[in-house]
Amino acid sequence: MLGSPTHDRVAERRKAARREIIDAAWEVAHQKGIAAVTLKDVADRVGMRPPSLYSHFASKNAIYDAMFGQAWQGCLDALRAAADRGLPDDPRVAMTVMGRAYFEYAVADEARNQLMNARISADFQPSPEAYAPSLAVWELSRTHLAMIGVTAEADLDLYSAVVGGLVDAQLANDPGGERYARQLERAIGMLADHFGF
Amino acid sequence: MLGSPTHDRVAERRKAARREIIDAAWEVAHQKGIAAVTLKDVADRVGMRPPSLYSHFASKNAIYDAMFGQAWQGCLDALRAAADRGLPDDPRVAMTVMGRAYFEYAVADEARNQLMNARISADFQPSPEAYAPSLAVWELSRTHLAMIGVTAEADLDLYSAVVGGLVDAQLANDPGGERYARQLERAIGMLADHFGF
DNA sequence: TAGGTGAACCTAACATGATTAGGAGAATCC
DNA sequence: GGATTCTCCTAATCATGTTAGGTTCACCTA
Repeated sequence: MLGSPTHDRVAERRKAARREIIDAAWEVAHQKGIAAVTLKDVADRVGMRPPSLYSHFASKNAIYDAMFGQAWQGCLDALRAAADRGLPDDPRVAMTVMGRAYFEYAVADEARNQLMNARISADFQPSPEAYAPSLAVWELSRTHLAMIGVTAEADLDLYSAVVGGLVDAQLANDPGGERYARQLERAIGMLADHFGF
Repeated sequence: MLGSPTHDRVAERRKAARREIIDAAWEVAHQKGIAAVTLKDVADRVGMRPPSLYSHFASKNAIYDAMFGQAWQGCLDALRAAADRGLPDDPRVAMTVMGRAYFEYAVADEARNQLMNARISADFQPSPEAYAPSLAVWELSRTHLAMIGVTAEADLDLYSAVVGGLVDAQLANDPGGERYARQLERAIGMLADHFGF
């Protein structure tokens, strides 16, 4: 039975329903902010009643969890795409490319960024599965920095905190603007000097 | 009548009640997290029923608002205290003192920090009055940086974003630890180099 | 000092939002 | 074709913020 054509069809329908719910939740998040998403909003958009969502997700936080995983997976994809486009030989430029890829992904969608930092509700904690791509982003950053000779854990800490701080500042103080994009370039230049290349 | 001894007594009682409520809210925030504070929790602690809190605050967000103002006022006081202790002549050291004062205040209390960044609920927006000390902190930073020759707005942006990023990283990745305190020193050293002293 | 006034608290009720219980109808399996 | 399962439904529950309306008591005023 499992693996049968019918089972496949059922599984596909389930998957499609989950995806539809998640997409609806993103829409609401973009319109009203991630923390203001309500099961009624989501249910309305997919043509269901709120309790029916529980046929597809164990709870509201389970929906957040799926979104969280998607958000970080997208970030991972963006970083990989940037790297695949070819990291320049000059370590300064390579660091700029990486930093900018993260910054731009994070800054492009405030709701998504709040979700990625789990700034949603008091009780939301991402599951290990959803958390995996987030760890992968960290690992990828570690790898890329190592490729240009930065291997100390403390250096990765510093780099991440600086880039993260600029993302937050951009979203908090100049949402939709460009004010901190220039500061990002400067910051990465500083880090490059500090790391000695 | 207004300004009479009786009126004073009444006003004092009102003020005391407000303070008691705010203190209770801080207790709850420290125990359960700022976003999990409930009017019932607060009311229980001050020996009231939840609706009675509305005799002293217009809404739950009004309580948050008062807490927000307190938190930033405390930050302002901490920065002033650090400056009054005497900012060193060496601009590098002066910048370190300022940065460390902010970092330590912010990192000392996670609930308070979340509040200061208004990462509470979807609809909380601080009132102008509560926001004033936050602006004063920004102004004070501007003044201090100017005293050591850093006057460009972009430089203040960069400095604030970096320090803020380290605070967030500390609270997110090593709450209660020391991991990012060292990175703060390094970061300020980098900024000093970059600013050219 | 008795009556009026307002402040501060109460209980009851309401609105919203997450969640659970339990059932109906259709798709799927044997 | 009948049993089973899946998916959705309605109804109800619980938590929380908030409003309505009443009671008590301190305090002012005549």
